[in-house]
Amino acid sequence: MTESLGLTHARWKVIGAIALSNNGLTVPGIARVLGQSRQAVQRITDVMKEDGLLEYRKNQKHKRSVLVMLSERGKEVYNALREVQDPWAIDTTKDISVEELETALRLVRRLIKKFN
Amino acid sequence: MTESLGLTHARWKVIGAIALSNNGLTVPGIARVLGQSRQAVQRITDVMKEDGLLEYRKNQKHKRSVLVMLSERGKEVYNALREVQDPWAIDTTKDISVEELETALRLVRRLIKKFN
DNA sequence: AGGACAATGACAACATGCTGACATATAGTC
DNA sequence: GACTATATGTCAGCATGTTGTCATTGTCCT
Repeated sequence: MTESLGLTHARWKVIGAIALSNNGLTVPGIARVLGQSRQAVQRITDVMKEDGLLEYRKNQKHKRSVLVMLSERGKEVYNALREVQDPWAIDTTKDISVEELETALRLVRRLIKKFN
Repeated sequence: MTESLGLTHARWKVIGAIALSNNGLTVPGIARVLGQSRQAVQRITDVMKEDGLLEYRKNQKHKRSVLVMLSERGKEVYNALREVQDPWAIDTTKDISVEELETALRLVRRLIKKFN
């Protein structure tokens, strides 16, 4: 799915995290949302900025730690992938009961919580 | 858990796959079990053989594709990690109902099957 | 037997992720 | 305000994984 838009799964994760925030996220902020190291995120955001998917904006709260935002193109890509992914997700789960899905989701969340 | 035994998660996966087989597996066989590329597995088994965790045995079925087996030390490591991991798994899930665990497992298997 | 197709080994380029280390910036405490 | 602890940017080394390519080996069909 990501391939058709010139994305990789790692870049999609970053775009998704930013899209769900309102006013942009710092690099370590994205890392916390994704549960990974800030260094890995930094590497990817730098490249994505070069590729025109992201923009950096001055952060009032921190002299060096910028806010990462979606560029116009980034937003387009986000919406384009949603239009592929959402129908896929619906189709994939259409013959599975909602209770089953919710039970599994509850379980996973519970385990994640325990591991924190 | 793997760290205390000088393992990484990738090596643990390989050891686990071989341990569950009876007479060893070829490198592409391990890759099929793990659902990843044979090249990645080959790289790891070569290093693990150097480290004395694995042994290569002649394969009657194929002139070049050897059978990968656990060495004595590999078996020891496997058992040692099991002794850490099994209690951990039991403890982690002890306050979760069996039905919930089984529902989630069924769902995951069903999705995996669908994606094949 | 012969020829086509699939499986395997080997090598390379690349993307992703982790940890460690060090310098700088922020925040909290006295 | 000064001191300490935490957060952040940056660089480096390493482990893992993918895809592509090409030569070699096995399989299967005729």
